[in-house]
Amino acid sequence: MPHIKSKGHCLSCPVRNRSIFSDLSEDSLEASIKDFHTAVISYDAGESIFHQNDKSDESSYTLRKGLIKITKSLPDGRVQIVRVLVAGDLFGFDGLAGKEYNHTATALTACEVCRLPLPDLSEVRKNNQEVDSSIMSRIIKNLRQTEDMLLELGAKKASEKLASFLLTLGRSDIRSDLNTDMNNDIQWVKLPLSRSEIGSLLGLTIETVSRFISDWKRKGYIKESKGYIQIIDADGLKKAACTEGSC
Amino acid sequence: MPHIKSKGHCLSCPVRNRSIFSDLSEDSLEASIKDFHTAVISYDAGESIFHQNDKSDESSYTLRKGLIKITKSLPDGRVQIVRVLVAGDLFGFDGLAGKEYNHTATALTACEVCRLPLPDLSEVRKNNQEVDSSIMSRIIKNLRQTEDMLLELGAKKASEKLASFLLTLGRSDIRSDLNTDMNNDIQWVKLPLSRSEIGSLLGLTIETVSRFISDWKRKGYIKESKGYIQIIDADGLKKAACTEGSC
DNA sequence: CGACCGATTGACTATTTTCAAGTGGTGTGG
DNA sequence: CCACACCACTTGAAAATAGTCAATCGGTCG
Repeated sequence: MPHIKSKGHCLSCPVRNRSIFSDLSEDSLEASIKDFHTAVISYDAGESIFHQNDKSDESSYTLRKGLIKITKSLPDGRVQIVRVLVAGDLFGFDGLAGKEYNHTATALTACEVCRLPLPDLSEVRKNNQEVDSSIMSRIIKNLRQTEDMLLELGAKKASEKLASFLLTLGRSDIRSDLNTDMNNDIQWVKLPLSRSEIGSLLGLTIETVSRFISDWKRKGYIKESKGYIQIIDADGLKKAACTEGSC
Repeated sequence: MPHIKSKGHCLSCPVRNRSIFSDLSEDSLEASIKDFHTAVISYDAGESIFHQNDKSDESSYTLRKGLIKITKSLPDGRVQIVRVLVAGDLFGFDGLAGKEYNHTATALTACEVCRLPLPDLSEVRKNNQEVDSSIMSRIIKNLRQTEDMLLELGAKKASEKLASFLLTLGRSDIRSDLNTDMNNDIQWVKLPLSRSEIGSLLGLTIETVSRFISDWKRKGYIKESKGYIQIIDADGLKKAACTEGSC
């Protein structure tokens, strides 16, 4: 069960330098936060922070630790993963444009989030140019990334989707977000999703995902061990899977 | 070729009550706009306002008249339609979160847009709570709608995608946006997209789109005439195309 | 050890795309 | 006014792609 650990302490926050407040000096932060009604809440893997179509609780959230998947689903149970959140990401701001949440947020791993009431968010947005533009910029980046996924889902074949997903994982700027634990070996990237979840992200079945990955392992393009993956031959992967530079 | 018609006159703007300034009184609007550097620009059908990967011109745009499609494409030419804009919609705010446009905007019909420099937009956002929250709300609605499309593209079968597209067109709140011309017959909705564009929106080929539509015409679920479409039997359409209430 | 769960693999089926030919409407030039 | 080209759309047949169903593997945990 989720439980509230404490009121948040922004100055000592583990994601202070990746949050929407990263641009604030210690002084401005201290001044801004004194009226915040923050709460740090823990979730176990598999637990949901909120659900699609639930009434918004008028809070925004910042992910402090762990990974969260944002999903949408059809009445018959089919699920689409919309995006995966990493430490520092802002979410739950849906309430700024509608009464109900548009999607579900579920912990992929044990998580800690910091809840900030929307009125507090609006207040700090009014008072701090930097925070305001940081929030705006994050929301627009979410939009850009979602548009990119639209192209992935609508225009690409299964192998192309899967290859570009793996190649994205391999990008160094992503890796550090995923390998949150002891493992810092630069070659191996933690796979944040199960086969079935990868399918749900890319609009494929678990079998299709499994087949291509197995095939590419046999061909020596990638390696996998204990939930970690390594891209051995990015060019081979691209050539095999990506028509005309689609990845 | 696009050409600049005039400086915009917000007070007499045809989309005044649907724009980001709709909540402002005439007085506040007059006060706000006096320093705006607006320009009304016309485009013929098929012309583009800006292109994916182009450097942003640091402007936002409001669509005054006509329809615009927002698209993304792959290097090999495959195209995905991201959304269709109607009068009053704000676009081009990409520049708030990156140097390059993330997508292409192309006129589907003859269009008029009003260009507003981003610095002006930021200024009015700072000074007007209402405009600020209107902009924020629009951007988040764009995000919600794009997430919805992700579910459409990733989780649904061809017939389900197409049926929910047609049923959406049939919704009364959409119709008025499309039937901008003389035709006000409530039954018939103007189809804003060609078969090939519908395919590009839903991640299908033109043939697949054509086949299902022909089939549903034969079965009497829909009618079509001169670019207008009518949904005769929404229930039949749902039953035929939509597994377990997927539409 | 046995139950369970995620992943793999094979065989088969369904869906969608591809390729190709044809239709029908519209507009242009002779 | 007709012949023609052009374009969007339709239709059919074949091929490719991805999904379904089912059996099995391999690791983990009680």
